[in-house]
Amino acid sequence: MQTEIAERLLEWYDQHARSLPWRKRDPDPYAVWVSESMLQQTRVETVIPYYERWMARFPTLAALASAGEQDVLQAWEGLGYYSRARNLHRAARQVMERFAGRLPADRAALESLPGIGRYTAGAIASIAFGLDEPALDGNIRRVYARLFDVEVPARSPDGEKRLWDLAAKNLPAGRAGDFNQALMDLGASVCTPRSPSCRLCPLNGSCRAFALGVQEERPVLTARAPIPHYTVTAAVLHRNGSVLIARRPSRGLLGGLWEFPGGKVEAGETLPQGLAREIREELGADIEVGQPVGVYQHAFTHFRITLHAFHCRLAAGEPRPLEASELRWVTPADLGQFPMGKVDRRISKELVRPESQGDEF
DNA sequence: TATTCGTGGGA
DNA sequence: TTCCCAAGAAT
Repeated sequence: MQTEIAERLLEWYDQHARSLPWRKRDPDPYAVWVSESMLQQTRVETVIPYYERWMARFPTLAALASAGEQDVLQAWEGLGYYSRARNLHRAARQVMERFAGRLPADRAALESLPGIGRYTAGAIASIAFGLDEPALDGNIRRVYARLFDVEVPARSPDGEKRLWDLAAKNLPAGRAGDFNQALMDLGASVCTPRSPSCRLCPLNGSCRAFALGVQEERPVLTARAPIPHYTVTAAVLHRNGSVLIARRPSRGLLGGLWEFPGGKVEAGETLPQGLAREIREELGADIEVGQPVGVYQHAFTHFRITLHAFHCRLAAGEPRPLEASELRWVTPADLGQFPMGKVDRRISKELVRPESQGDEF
């Protein structure tokens, strides 16, 4: 049956649906999957240009599966949460093996793939395959917390269960994909986190929080942890017009991306304990720390850093050639080929500035 | 179950 | 400046 909420929301959606590149009459499941992966914790406006480039570069699931991981990470550079790209890539290869190259039209099967959790499985199932599956993202969570005045913290186990139950209970049969997307559009444009436009909301007559005047108090938030501050250094090691970069471990922070060698230090240190030793062991030469390139302050969601970058060079002598190593000598012109996080990309661009080239020291 | 994972934008 | 947080998932 169709609830009054669904009826009014779908009517609103017919008039106000945003036009987005991945929204089509007969959606390509792969395209929906790509968009949902990119949209995890990321705004629509940020995703659109990445989505367009991605679909031009990897037009099909098979094309993605046959691509190399470095190319995949390169296409993702700047979007953040890089495990999404690695999981998308891994999952594409699994789909080729396990599902004959076709994304399964089944919630549980979707959720068995890396990078597809409860939300994304519901979104793909409903949007791409027309199945009656609920989805609960940040927007929908907020809309339901207000509509039904959910007083428990939304991110608590109890709150999550209540909200998923609401998402399932209010789902209209037949148009679940439109309904889920309508809830997300409503949350993004009307039922916003702060100063919601309740006067324009098609559901204001059904909204308990609006009736009680507590829209801004819903959803109930939980306190967030204090943000640590780290001091980090990076070595810009020059030799014969090239610089040394290192590939980060494939898991964890910026996994699989390249960086200028360095890491966390105690305040006042120039290079991390161990880096000089690693360089010496890999290259057979001592590293000499020279002039600072710059100081970079960066605030991330969960931590802050102050990064000190230094021009460095090797002591006299011929360094060993690198083979099968996580280290590479790269010319400034080639640095763009290596996927990097924001901070290291910024440092790499400083290198190609005329006044920063050469081995001034 | 609580943490860990980026980046950019808005108030 | 500071805080929040945006189509979450993995561990």
